[in-house]
Amino acid sequence: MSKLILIDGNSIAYRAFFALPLLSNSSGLHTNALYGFTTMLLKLLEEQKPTHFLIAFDAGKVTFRHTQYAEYKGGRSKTPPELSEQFPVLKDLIRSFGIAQYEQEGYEADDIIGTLTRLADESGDMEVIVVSGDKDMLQLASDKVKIAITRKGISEVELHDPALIKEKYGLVPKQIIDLKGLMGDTSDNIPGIPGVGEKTALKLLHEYETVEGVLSHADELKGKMKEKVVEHADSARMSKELATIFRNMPLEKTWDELVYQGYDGPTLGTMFRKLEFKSLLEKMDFSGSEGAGDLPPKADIQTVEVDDNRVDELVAVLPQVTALHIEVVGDNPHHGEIIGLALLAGDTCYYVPFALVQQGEASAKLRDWLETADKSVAVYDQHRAEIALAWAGIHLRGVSFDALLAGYLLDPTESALWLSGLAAKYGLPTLPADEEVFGKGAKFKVPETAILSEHLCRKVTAIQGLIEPMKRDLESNEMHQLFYELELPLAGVLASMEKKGIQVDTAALKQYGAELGAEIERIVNAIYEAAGTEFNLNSPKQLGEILFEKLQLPPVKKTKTGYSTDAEVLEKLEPHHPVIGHILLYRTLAKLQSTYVEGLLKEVRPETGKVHTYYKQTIAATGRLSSQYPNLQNIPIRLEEGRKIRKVFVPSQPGWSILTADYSQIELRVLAHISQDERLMEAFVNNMDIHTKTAMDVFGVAESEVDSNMRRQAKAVNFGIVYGISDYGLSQNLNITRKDAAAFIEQYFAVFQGVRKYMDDIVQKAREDGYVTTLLQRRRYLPEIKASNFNLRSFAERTAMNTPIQGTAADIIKLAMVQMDERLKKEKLRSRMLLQVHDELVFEVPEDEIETMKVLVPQVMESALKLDVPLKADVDSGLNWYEAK
DNA sequence: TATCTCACG
DNA sequence: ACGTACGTGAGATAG
Repeated sequence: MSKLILIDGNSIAYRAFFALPLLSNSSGLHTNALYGFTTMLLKLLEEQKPTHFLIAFDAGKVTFRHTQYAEYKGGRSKTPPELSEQFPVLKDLIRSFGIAQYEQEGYEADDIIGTLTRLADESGDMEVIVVSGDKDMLQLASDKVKIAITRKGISEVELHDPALIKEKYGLVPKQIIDLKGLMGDTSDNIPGIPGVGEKTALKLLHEYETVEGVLSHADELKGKMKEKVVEHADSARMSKELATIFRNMPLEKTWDELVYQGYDGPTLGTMFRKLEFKSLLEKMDFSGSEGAGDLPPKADIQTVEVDDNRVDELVAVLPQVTALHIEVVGDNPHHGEIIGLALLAGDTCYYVPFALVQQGEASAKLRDWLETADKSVAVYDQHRAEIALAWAGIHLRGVSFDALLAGYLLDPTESALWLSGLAAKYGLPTLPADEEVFGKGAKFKVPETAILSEHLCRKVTAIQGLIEPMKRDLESNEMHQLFYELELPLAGVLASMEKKGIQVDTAALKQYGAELGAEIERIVNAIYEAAGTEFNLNSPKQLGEILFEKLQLPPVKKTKTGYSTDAEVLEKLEPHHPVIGHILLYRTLAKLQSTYVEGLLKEVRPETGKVHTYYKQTIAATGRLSSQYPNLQNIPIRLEEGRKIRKVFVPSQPGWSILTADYSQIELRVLAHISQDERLMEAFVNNMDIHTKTAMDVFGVAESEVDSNMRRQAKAVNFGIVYGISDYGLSQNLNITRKDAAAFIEQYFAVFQGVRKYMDDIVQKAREDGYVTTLLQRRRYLPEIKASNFNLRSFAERTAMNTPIQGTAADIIKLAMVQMDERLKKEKLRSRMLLQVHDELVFEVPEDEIETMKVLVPQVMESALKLDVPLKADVDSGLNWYEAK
């Protein structure tokens, strides 16, 4: 009996590339997608021992019927993979495995698989396993054909035979087509019958067997269901047809060509080295291949579960501890529960339940040890651990290395900075993802002690294993100083700001909410009246129908799913109908109410009336911080109505004040410094209004001739410059034609020639190096700068221009924060730093320190980093955040 | 969970 | 011809 493995290449490649977080190696290849594919192949070869093997692709193109690829174009959470450039590598990989590949003009992978499985069914001496991510394939199952459907990306498969399909769905394989016919499949653009999901479809099929059966018995159905079935009968028939896999294509391959003879070790080894699959290279030992990885020997780690009786044993080895892991559950460490600690000393890992740390005299020494600065331990995510420990009254100190922070600096766009991901990247022993051990989200569960201690010990061992290689990488990227003198100390500064929190006047906030509520109600009624009907104003879909169908207003632009109703569109429609103004006002007020009144109130601690934001130090690709739970970096200010919210942020003690200090034009000053543009530098050296100065130079007029419109346009150009200018972007912003925008830009560059040179040079440099850096050597890789796709490449070019500017500004304020923290301590001031908003710092200060702080804060901020132009910080204070403007 | 919208620098 | 300004987080809807 022969055994054939048939892989649906398009569906599996789709899952490998899109369902996983994206990792790239040094050549910009998405290694984890390729790695996933590789481990799947290895597993199949080992477990199934196939005699025949084929991977089928859609003909001649990398197309997925799924919509996700298009979404990457506009997505901002992940960098779009240049799949067309990755795909050939995937094919090379398959070739180095010695596996046959097949595509045929005019046919899809489905058709190839459908036809081959039919032939196998007919011949009777060929057993087939079809591997796909697509449940459609289940229709092909038979005595001879089993269908493996991937789960969790592609790391696991579930093998379906007709019996399992019967068990799961109560259907025979052929009825899968009928199932799709009734329920449809959005990802495949199969409509089915609207409103019929899997549950209903199965019920109908159990009763009537096929789509035709259901349709001919439609009169037996009841109510809504009957209407839908009758109305969409044609859609159901067509959907069934679409879901049916074609099984009769003319095949140009013979069985002989599918015979699998195994892979050639050296060939596969070379491929793995190219892809930097270090752990696989080590594990598989390709004889005849050269240059095995330089991985540290795997230490055999002993696990000790510490209980009351064994605390002394642990205390005795504390001086030898080199790595520490503190497991904090949940997304928000301010609410986080610590479930356990793992300490690594030599080749022994000690697991300590956190309850043991919190109470009892025996563990007082352990607490002292956590708090002593006189130690040097490595951790993963010091910031998070420090917050959680602070709430338990323990002040963590003595952290000398943080694997998360190091991973972020080495690649700030990396989304897989999980410890398990870092371990894999550095070829350390595989580590289960936290999700696998704990579950995720609300379903979070603490596993039994044996499993927990084992997992935490694996983690702390991984941390230990990461120290040396990551330090080497930081060193070779010249990010040593950035790491040790800026980011690592900053983690502690952030933790103390967050733990301190900021006081919220909840009574005033509720009062404001009540006023908003009354006004919103009035407006909603006015809108319903004008529209002649009630509808859900918060639904863009319903609003779109009212505006563009009922009221017949002209659609301005479309979104992927329908009419756009955003503020830009509504402003254009405002003259056409009086209701539009009301809707815009409603939007403003509703945002204030839901996000800033209700949302903020949910985050206030009832015991103290404070909110404690959580700054994430390892998210933003440019080096900025981000703020969550609540986000205090987007509190309204531009419109007076929203700005009032700032009145509820007050000092935590009577008689104190809120003091704010913000950098003036920090990004343009940074640009002046790095571009060394003469005119730009001159403007800042002479402390001129930069937008006025730009207007003077671009329009060639005297200062007295610059009107407000010229200044506004100059300001937009300056923003554009910082963002990585494009004529299209500027034209949108200024509402002018693209041609005029292009002329503006050209005029700007004619005057600010140093800026033009910087923009050209930085893009060129990014092309050569593959990355750009900030003044402090923070690095961002831009693999897509070489993409052939215009959009991807243009995006990378703008990023190359913007990141050094935005990133250096981030470096500077971070430096100021660390220095400010030191100064407050050194000068023994009672004032406290509370918030950072990208170019602004917020403090609370006692009355008698206001004058001191008004001098000290700007002084520290302005001298944080010496540039060739002066830095300027404006300071103000008041009874609340609103007054301190 | 994806999409749209909108708040900030 | 391509069709976006750079960087974030959060709330509501809809499927």
